[in-house]
Amino acid sequence: MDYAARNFAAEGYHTTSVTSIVNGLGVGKGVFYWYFASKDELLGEILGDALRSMREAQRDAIAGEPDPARRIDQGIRASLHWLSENRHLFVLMEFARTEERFAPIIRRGDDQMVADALPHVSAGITAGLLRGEDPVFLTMAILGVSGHLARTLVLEQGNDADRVAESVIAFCRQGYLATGTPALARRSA
Amino acid sequence: MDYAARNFAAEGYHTTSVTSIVNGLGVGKGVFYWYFASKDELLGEILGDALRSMREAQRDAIAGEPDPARRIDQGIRASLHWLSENRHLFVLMEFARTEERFAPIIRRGDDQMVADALPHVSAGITAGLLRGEDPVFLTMAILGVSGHLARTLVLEQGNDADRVAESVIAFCRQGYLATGTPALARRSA
Amino acid sequence: MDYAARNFAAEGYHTTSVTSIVNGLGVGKGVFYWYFASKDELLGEILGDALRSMREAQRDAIAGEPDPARRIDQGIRASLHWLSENRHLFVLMEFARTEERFAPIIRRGDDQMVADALPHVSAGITAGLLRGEDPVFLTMAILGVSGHLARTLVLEQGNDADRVAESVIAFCRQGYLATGTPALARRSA
Amino acid sequence: MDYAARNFAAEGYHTTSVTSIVNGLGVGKGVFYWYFASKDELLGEILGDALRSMREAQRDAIAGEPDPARRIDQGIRASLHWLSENRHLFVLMEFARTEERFAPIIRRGDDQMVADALPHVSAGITAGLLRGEDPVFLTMAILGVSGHLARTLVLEQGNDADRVAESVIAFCRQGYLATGTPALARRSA
DNA sequence: AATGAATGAGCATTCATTCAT
DNA sequence: TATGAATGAATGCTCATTCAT
Repeated sequence: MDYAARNFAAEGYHTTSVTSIVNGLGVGKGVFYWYFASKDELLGEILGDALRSMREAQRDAIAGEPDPARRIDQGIRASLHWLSENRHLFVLMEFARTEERFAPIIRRGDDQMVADALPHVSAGITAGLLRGEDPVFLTMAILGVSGHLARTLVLEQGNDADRVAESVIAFCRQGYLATGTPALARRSA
Repeated sequence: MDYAARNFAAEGYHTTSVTSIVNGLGVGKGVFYWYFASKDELLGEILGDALRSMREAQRDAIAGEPDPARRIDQGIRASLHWLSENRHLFVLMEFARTEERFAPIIRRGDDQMVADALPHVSAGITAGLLRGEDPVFLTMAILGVSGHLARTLVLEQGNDADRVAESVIAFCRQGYLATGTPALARRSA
Repeated sequence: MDYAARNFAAEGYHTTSVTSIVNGLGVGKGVFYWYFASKDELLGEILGDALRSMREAQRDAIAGEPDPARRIDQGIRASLHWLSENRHLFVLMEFARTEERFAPIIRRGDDQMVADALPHVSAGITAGLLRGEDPVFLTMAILGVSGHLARTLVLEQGNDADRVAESVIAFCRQGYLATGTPALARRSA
Repeated sequence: MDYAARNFAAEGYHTTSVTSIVNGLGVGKGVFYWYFASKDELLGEILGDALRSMREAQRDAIAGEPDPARRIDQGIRASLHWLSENRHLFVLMEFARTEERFAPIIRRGDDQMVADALPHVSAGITAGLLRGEDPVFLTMAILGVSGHLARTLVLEQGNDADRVAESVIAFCRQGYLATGTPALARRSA
């Protein structure tokens, strides 16, 4: 699975044939179909494992942290870290999103991640630490910044994951406005 | 190109055959290869056009706005709007990222978008309106939130693009901390 | 279709690959799937044509013969003749009978043949020429002798079709009892 | 062998895999190849047994019957009965006929059956009971009617084997001509 | 005797691409 | 310009058979 995942990520799922996987592994083609019903199923299992692994990394990272805002920070750090260590799986997730037969797996994973992070955001709001608007939106926004910057700054440009994590945390906490600047009036009525 | 782009987005690039495209268009296969050297080249042109179109939408949106922070807001609104109107192209861009032969096109587009937005962020910093840290990072963070929330909230969950844009703007401006909350000390090891 | 039919008959349907057919014909593999949706469909069309051709041969043979008994004789002659000229198609029909996905085609053909011959048998009965028991049974019995002896005597042992036809006709007319022998009493009560 | 034979008949020989047989039997694949050198050999043994069993049924049926014509009748009854009780084996025989590697087994069986029945037909002719033409032809004709009507009327249409046997006997004895009708002159060119 | 993981040749089918018309 | 028949390499998958245990 690991070998296949890395090849799928490097060459593209459709571009990587079952033949090339088993050849690269030095095994017969039959053994592939002994363990997996189909190429699609293999990708499904890779994605399922990846999502599970990522979730566990986040869970472990925030365990024992009492401050909800800090729990969020730890979650961001854990995400960036996991993503940088498993860049091939991240690439695969992005691909899966684009094919209707795999997209549900990812959407379920997204929902799960939001559901995991939501209690902490909500707790932060209750504690008066976070802006009390839509907690679901807030959660998604945090995940969005983390994911995008993991891809561009860490995976594509090779920046250090921990460094980027701190910047992401700072951005999520304060936004881009200079401290002390009064929030500008909304544009719309 | 439009017909092909919509089919690629709906069925997947690899899943959509040249035959199905020309049949759907009621033309022969020869005419396809008269205009495009290959299926890959077609996708390349679709992506190039898409990137250009998105860039123009952003350029138009911020023209004539003197306030750099407001220019950023307008850019966010334009991005969300364009993405919601061209969801098939957005899906295609996400796919292109996952195959090494198309990824450079997208990476160039990403760079371009950062380059386009950077002057406004820098101007905002100079004017003392934005936090003076890394302007490139700030730009990428803004693009990341926009892109991710466009996909999840607008494309997948069908929320209104303008509504989401305002939330994105608010998040980018202020982050998630409750106003008045002093920034927590970094967690540093 | 003719080349494929002969190969299917000689080597067996499953044993003959699409590759071997197109290679034997000196064409590319794509051309096969341009004309036939699948290997199964090809066999279906071969069988349909064969059934149609056989039926026509019988129809032509009995046209213009006023005596119903003689029409039956002519039908037998035509069947034996067609079968001897199209032994490969006969073999294919026998095979088709043994696979559930092709069997319906043959069963329909059988029904059709019975339906074609039935009026003549019935007319013979009405005219007092044929034994008045079950006309459907009589029809099937005639077809059974013809088919079996075509296979064993003509196809397998190479006897002359016309000669065999005359013997089949004689058997069907009179049975095996010596002329003048009184019919033996039935065994059961 | 019985389980395999029934599956081969129901699903087709090529369509039934060795895996599905051993799984259905709850044994490992090794045990299959311990008892049979190959899948083909298994079918060969099934066919051999089937032919032997059918032959025995016929031999038993005619034992002790002094009248040669009645021996033939009993043989017909026994054939129909055996075929209706072993329809899966009959289907398998029909299939085997269509593949060159199995056909010899069936042809040998056919020859055997003719050889078994021939003495009785010959005896009938000698006794003046049967028409004195070609005894081999007469034998084959009888077998042909029996086999064909077993398949269509008994196996396919579900009629009672004993009932069909009586009709077959009647047809074989007298043919289709109404009793008393003078044999029509041959049509000869 | 028995297991079942492993093999790999072989199969039906697809599809980007070409080119005679 | 345009057609669509033709090509054939490549793909996902099957399955009879082997063999270490």
